Amino acid sequence: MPKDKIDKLLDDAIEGRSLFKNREILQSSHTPNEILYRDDEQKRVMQALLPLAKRARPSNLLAYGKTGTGKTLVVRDTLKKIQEHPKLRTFPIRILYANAKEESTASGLLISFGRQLGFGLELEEVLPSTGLSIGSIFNKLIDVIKKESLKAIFVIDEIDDLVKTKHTQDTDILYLMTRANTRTNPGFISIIGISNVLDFKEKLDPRVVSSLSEEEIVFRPYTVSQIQKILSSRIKEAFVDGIVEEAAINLCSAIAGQEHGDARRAIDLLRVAGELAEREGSNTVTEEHVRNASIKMEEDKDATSLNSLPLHQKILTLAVMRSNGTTTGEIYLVYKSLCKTIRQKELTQRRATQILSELEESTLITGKIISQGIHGRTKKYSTTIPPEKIKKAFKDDLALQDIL
DNA sequence: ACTCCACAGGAATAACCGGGCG
DNA sequence: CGCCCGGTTATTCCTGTGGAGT
Repeated sequence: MPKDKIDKLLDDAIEGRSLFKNREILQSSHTPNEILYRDDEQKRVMQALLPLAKRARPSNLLAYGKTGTGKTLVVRDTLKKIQEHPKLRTFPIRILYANAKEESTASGLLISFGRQLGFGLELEEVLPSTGLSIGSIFNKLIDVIKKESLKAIFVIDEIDDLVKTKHTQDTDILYLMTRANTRTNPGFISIIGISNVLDFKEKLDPRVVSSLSEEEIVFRPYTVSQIQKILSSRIKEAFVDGIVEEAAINLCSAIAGQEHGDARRAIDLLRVAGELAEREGSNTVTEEHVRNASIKMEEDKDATSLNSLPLHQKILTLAVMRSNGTTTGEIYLVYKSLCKTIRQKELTQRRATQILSELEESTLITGKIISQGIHGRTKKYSTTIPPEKIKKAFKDDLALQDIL
């Protein structure tokens, strides 16, 4: 970076000059004043919840749609509107929100709900103090709802996460929740599930499906031109006027539209591009900044996911890298020898193949099944990331030192 | 048409891990 | 502390399979 640029950076920082007017606007947690292009969805969510206006229990609701289509935003916003409506003040509705992916386990989810219920509630002893089985936590929840005659809306974000791991009948909290209403009178619960995965219903217990999706709303992806408009409206608030070039906006929308209409990705991209531009002392955000931002985000993502891998998945990625494009058997051999030099106990081949397909699912490596006739049927794997990037990501892992 | 390789990947089960208790 | 629970990882055992070679 040339010296004058550095000086400029300092000057700008001192004088508080910045490309950004309000950075927060581009944070994914930010709720815009006006939600664009989701009128239909908002209307339908509102309609589904309308029984609340009559003080009755609304149907359970399932909101589908890919990431960045505004599901969470619309649901939360609609609930807030209902809750804050002056005429409904006397009809207290409890809204409990949790994200299944963040809570990561079923009991974590329930405990989170429990805490939210306990909050502002007088009966302290019924609070989250239970570290007991899922069933008993759940029973406590139901007890409180019944006793206090609560009208509770459970919002479960990324609900598809709950279906991934297998459950027995009494640990499947969706099963429990969907049939709990017989036990909550005069209170009630209804569930709003939010899912990114469109076919997640198929993995669900059929008894749960019918009651969980009494109402269903699909969120369509945004079109490229809608994303452009959304970006423009955020830019107006977030950036100093006229700083973001038209071409940059277009590229952001195009990239986000390529996968599916993911508004969040577009906004993230814009923010990173803005930071990049600011850092290099440019006074506009250009197409080039967006392109670099896209590359940077992609690389960061790979690096962090490589870094956070457990030891044996790392060794296996190295094994795949070393024996690029070969069969499971050979990869396993390489893996075993790597383990030996590192003095780590090697895992079974069964486990290794399982890890390989996990790595494949996270797109760090790719594999395809091939049949070699008399030489059997196997899978060939190769890495999707250049070797030096992998090495770079692993280089400060002490356990891996001896195998570079 | 039949065989048989080199695995894929399902099912059951064991071993281990960590938070929240008493 | 030791224990229970629910999860998560690994192991063990297994059945299934596309196609080159015969």
